[in-house]
Parts: sequence; structure tokens; C-alpha cells
Amino acid sequence: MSQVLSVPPGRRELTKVQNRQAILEAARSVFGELGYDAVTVRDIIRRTGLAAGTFYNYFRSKDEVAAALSDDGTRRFAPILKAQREQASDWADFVRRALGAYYTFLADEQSNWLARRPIDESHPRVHGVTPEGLAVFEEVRASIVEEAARGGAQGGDPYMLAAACIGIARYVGEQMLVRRPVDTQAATDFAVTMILTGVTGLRRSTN
Amino acid sequence: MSQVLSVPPGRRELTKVQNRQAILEAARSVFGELGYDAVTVRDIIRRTGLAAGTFYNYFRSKDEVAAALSDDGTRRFAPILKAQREQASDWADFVRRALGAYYTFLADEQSNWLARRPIDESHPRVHGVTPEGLAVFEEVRASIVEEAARGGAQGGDPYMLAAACIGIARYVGEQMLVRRPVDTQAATDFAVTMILTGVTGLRRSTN
Amino acid sequence: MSQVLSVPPGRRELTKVQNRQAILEAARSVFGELGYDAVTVRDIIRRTGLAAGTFYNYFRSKDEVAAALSDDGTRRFAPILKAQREQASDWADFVRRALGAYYTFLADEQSNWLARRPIDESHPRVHGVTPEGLAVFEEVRASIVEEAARGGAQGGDPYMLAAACIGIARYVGEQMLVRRPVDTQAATDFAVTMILTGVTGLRRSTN
Amino acid sequence: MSQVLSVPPGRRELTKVQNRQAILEAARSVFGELGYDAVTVRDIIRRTGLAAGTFYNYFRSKDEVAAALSDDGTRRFAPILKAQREQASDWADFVRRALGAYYTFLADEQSNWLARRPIDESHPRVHGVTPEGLAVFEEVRASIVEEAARGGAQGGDPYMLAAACIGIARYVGEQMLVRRPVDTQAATDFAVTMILTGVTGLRRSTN
DNA sequence: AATGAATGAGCCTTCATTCAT
DNA sequence: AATGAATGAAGGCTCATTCAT
Repeated sequence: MSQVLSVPPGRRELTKVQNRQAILEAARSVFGELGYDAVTVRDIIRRTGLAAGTFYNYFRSKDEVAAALSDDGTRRFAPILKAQREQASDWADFVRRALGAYYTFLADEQSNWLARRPIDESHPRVHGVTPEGLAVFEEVRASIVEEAARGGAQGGDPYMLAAACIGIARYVGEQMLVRRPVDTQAATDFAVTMILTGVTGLRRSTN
Repeated sequence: MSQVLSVPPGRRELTKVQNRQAILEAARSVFGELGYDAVTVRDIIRRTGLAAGTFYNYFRSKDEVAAALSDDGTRRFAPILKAQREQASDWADFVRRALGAYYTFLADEQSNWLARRPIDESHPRVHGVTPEGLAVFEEVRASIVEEAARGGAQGGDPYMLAAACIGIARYVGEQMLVRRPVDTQAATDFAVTMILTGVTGLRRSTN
Repeated sequence: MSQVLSVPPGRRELTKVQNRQAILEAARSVFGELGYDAVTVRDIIRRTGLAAGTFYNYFRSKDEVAAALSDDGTRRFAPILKAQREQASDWADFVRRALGAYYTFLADEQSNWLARRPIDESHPRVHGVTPEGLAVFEEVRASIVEEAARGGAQGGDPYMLAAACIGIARYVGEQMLVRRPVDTQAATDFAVTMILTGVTGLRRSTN
Repeated sequence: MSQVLSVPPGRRELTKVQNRQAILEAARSVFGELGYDAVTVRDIIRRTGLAAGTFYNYFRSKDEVAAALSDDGTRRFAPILKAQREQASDWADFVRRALGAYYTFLADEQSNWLARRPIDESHPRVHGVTPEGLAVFEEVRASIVEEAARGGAQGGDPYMLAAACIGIARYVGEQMLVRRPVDTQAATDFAVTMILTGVTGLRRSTN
């Protein structure tokens, strides 16, 4: 009996973890392909090869998988963002680092996040809005709000400022993902310039 | 002249128009609350008090209602935008006018468009993305892309530029709608400043 | 006011009759095309150009139209059959006359009655079984049963005999309608020979 | 040998087979009662006591059940017919054997096949046309057409001949099923006599 | 735990029928 | 009477969830 404790995760535990991972992985891809709303629990388990009922041994609903994926995204991204934040010398530097981290993350995940087309699709349906993508985006947003509130930018209403920044961040990110090859450096430069100096800055840097 | 109105609609015609409106109105609100994908035809009719079958006397599907709403948004907004565009003296002026028109429209519609919560909701589900909202937003987007492509801004890649502008436009718009009172003038000023001069400009104008 | 009485069926009455006829005609064709079960009341009225509600001023249901059509078939066919029956000199003559009349009727109506394919279609669905067709068929059946019962054929069980005769009548009739040109004479000859002398007779007459 | 049965079906497998059977059985009876077209999937499952969704675990549509029933009928009847056919010495013998087999089959199935009323029902709706019945009937029809075409009967147009034969076969079969007790021998004798010698033959054999 | 069939709520849609005009 | 919109009962089907094995 006591062995049970000393022994590393037994076979049972192992498959348990593996199954959980399999489900998350399946969910990730299927969310990316069909969009959160369109996905059914069946879509997810079908892709794992597991039985229907098994799903409920791991998650109570589609929402719960989505939450897990969000957490996953956050867990992976948060430390990166935190590190960059701590190294940042000032507001401008922080923005550059945050966006750089964000775009790098996006590029790595691009198979899910908005892999296909810009948001302006003819009829509704926001593609590629993965739970993870949203979660990571939210991390960035929060950090910007905080930094702005802390007065870093000295530019009036911090919420408005943050709104503008994340607006740029998000849409420029989309543009980036649509292009081939995906150029995170260019995207970061562009977004940062826009944030710091607006069109004026672009003009200057383009000349 | 009198002929035109000589035949009043008649009770029948009247209720028909009213019902159509009721359905559109219900769809509008329910789309705003649940998001396009999550909405069912039943959600829509339930909110009208009409019978299930009645829906199909007016629209053939959820998509068709959405399309009608989009058209509605476009029909109302397009001429306004067009007028502003024609009066614009240069790129900066155009941006100011376009955003001004957009925010005014948004404010008028605020009961539907994102009236409730910011986009940053914890878990998936993009709220407030009404077909109308998307349609109007798309109008703005298209006009900015066009003007940018025409070289107005002289700032590198027009698509990237447009992306940044609409990112700002959209998220600042959201902020605006969340505040009380809704201040379209302030939002326009802020967005325009960000677009033209970025944070630098803000700092200056704030001082 | 008094004029109303002296005048022959006024406009009102006229359209009433015409509408009824229009509905019956529409039903006839649509039954022939889709088969009784598949037909909806809407199918019928749609083909008349009348309004949905109007149908119910004339018939209470699809069944009632079908009944009316049956009656119609009977009303047109019964006298013909009766006449032939009265002129018949003996059983054989009666059979010949009855089938002759039946096939002639069938040929005239062929646009509805089984215009398309034999009954042996792959999967269920008996085509072309018009209410009228069934009614007329039933007339023939009844007359044969009666005559057989009356001892005309002197051949054992009259119901069995009638069954055999109508089996021949019906399927040979189907064959007839499938062929081009439709040859009522040949069909009658064939059926009568089969009934009277079976294959033996055919062999003889073919030689 | 023992291996084959060494693994008993298990409760699960068993109920699965039973449910499938239950559905088929329900479909059989309901088709017989209402006629193929009129039957709804819900009619079928209602009669099984199973839940609505369960139907779709076994069949994808009404058509698929019907096909299964047809196959069933064919699978059971085809070998019997084939055997009789091979043993037949000549056309007359073949006809006798084929009808004998057909009527025997019919009698065994009588609970479904036209158990209730003759075809002459007042208003439309051909009763008792079970998918199985049609399938088996079709077997007989095909065999007769083939044999006739092969020249067995030497009697003019083989399709007309076949039509007459199957007409007799079918309607005499119906008569047989309506009577108590069901007498397959008598039905076979009668039908064969009609086919071979017509009424003439009946008269002779009756005297 | 894993399995996978059963369940039943609920969605979309059609259609017979009613009824105010 | 004619009209045609409104109604609501079904029907086909999907899917989340449960549960016996």
C-alpha cells in the first residue's frame, strides 16, 4: 500500500493525463477550425478516438474545456510577459516587449488563432477565436491597462489609451497572421511606431 | 402627391410591417446578447411573442435576418459616411470625419451594440457583435483602406495602416460606449490623435 | 333584389363553380405527379392561384378532394360500364366489354394514372395511384364480382375468380399504359384471352 | 467450433440486437397499417417504447429501415424461389412451384402483409404494401418475366404475359389471406389453373 | 476509468387550419 | 366568398449527458 505513494504516476495515472491532453489537443484544433460556438462535444471526442462518455470523466462541458485551454494559454504566456515587463526600462520599451512577446506567441499558435481570414468576413462568424487566443490577448490587455494606469504613458485616460493600444495590437496581429511569411518583427515595429507616434511616425520612418 | 398616400396601408399591411420590425428588433437584441452563432431562430421568435411558424413568413433563416440587419445598418450609415468623405479636405480630415460619423452612429445604437460589457470577458464568446455593427464597422474599414491605399497617409503598407486605424476605432468606440455619459466628441478626438500622432500627441495635448 | 332570383347563376355562383373545378383539376394533376400521400393542401392551392384559405371554402381536407375526385371518376365511368353490362350477351362478352371500357377510360386519363412507370419500382411508392383511378378500378372490380357471383362464369369461388380477373385487368392495364402507342384494343384482347383460356388460349391465338 | 460461440454476446450486444429487431418489427407492422408514405419515423419508434433519438442509432432514415426490411424479405425468399425454379421441369411446373412458394411465404407473414383489408378500400391509400411484401413480390415477378422471356410459355409478348401472371398471383394471394383458414394449396391450384387455362379450365375442374 | 447505447430536450422547418380583414 | 398572415402541432434530426456494463 505504502508503495502506491512512493511510486511515480502508475499506468492508470499516465493514461489519465494522456487522455486529458488528447482531449485538450483535439479541442484546440477543432475550436480553431470551426469556431467555439459551432463546436460540439462530439466533435471533440470524435477526434480523440475515445468514447463519448469518457469526455465527462475529464470535463463537465465544452465550456470547461475552453476554460482549461484558456488557463493553458495564460499559464504559458503569463511568465513570458511578466519577464519582459520586468526587464522593460520605460513605457515605450514595455510596449515593444509586450507586443513582441504577443506576436511571437501568436505566430507559434497560428494554426489555431485566426489562421484563415481577417475579421471582416462577409457575414458574421468570427473565425479562429480560440479560447487560448482570447486568454493571451487578455493578458496583454491587462498589462497594458496596468502600465498605462501606473502613468507610464502620461497620456490622459489610461483605459482609453489601453483601448487604443490593444486595438492596434489585435488588428495588426491579424494582418501579420494573414501575410506570408509571418513577420513578427515587422509587425512589432509597426504596431509600436503607431502606438508611440501615430501616422506621423510612420511617415518619418518610411521616408 | 395625394395619390401616393391615398391608400392607407390597412390594418393587415400594418401588422405585417410591425411584425417584421418586431422580429428584426428581437434579432438585434438577441444577437447582441448571445452572439450570432449561439442564437437560435427560436430565441428570436420567443422574444417577439409570435408563434414559431410566423418567423418563416418573414425570413427563411437566421442568416436572412442577419443579412437584413446588415443591410439596414449599411443603408443607414453608408450615405452619412459618403457625405463626410466627400467633404474631407485631406487624410487627417477624412479620418476625423469618418470616426466622428461612426461614433455618432454607435452612440445612437448603443442599446444594441456592445451595450453591455467590454470585449474582455473571461471566457470565450464575443459579445455585442451584431450583424449591423459588423456591417457598419466594415463600411468604415473599407473606406479607410481605400483612402490609405490612395496614399493619403503616406505611411507604408496601407493594409497595416488600416488595420491599426480600425483597431483604434473599434476599441476606443467600445470604451466610449461603456462610459457615462457617452461622449462621442471626446472619443473622436482621442482616436484621431492616436492615429495621427500616437502617444506622443496625447502627451502634448494633455499637458 | 328580385332580379337576383331570376338571373341565372350570378358572377358569384359562377366563380364558385369555377373555383371548385380549378381546385379539383389542380388536385388531379398533383396527385398524379406526387402520389396521394406526398401531396399537401398547399401543393394543390398553389397550383390554382387561389389563396390558402379559399381551399377550405370548398373542401374540408385533402381527403375530401380525393373523395370528390373519386366520385367524379365514378360518375363518369359508371354509366359507361352500366351500358356495356346491359348489352352484354354472356359472361365472356361482359368481360370483354368491361375491360374495353376500362382500358379506354384509362387511356384517356393516362396523363394522371400511372403515366410514368410500372409498379415494380425499386423502393416503395406506388406512383400514379390517383383517387379517380382507384375509384374506376373499383367499379370494374365490383361489377366483375357481381357477375361472377351471379354465376356467369360457372367457375368455382366467385371472389377468387374476380380476384384473378382484376389482377389481370390491372397489371395488363399498366403494361398498356407503359407502351407507345397505347393500344387499348390489344390490351383488351390479351386480357380477355387470358381470362377465358389462360396461356393455352394465347398459344393458340399466337400460332 | 467451440471458439465460434465461446464469447457469448454479452448483455450489451444482446439488447442492441433486440432493439434493432424491435425497430424492424415496429416498422413492419406500422408500414402494413398506414402504408409506407404515411409512416413517420416517430410512428415507428413510438411503437417500440424506445426514445426518439435511439432510432438514429440504428437507421439513418425511414428509407433505410424499409431497405432493411426489403433485404430481409429477399434474403429469406430468394433461395426458396431459386430452389423451386431449378427443380421445375417445364413452364407450367415452374409457375406452380413459384406460386406455391410465394403463397407459403405470404401465409407465414400474413400478420403483416395485408392482414387487414383487401385493396379495394374506399378512398386512396394502398394498405398492406410492406417493403418486404414488395420485395418478395418483385422476386416472383422477375422470375416470371425471365421465364416467360425465355419462351417458356410460347405465348406472345412475355411482358404482357408476365403482367397477367403477377396480376393473378397478387390478387389471388390477397384473397387467400383474407380467408380463414388460409389455404395456400387451394390458392396455388386456383392461380395456376387460371394462368394455364383461364376460366375454361376452372369450369372443367369444377365440374 | 472506459465504453457506447439510451435518453430526451430542443432545434429547424413544414403544413393544415383558422380568422380578422 | 376571398385573402393571406398567424398559429401551433408535428416531424426529422442532433446532441449533451447519463448509466449499465
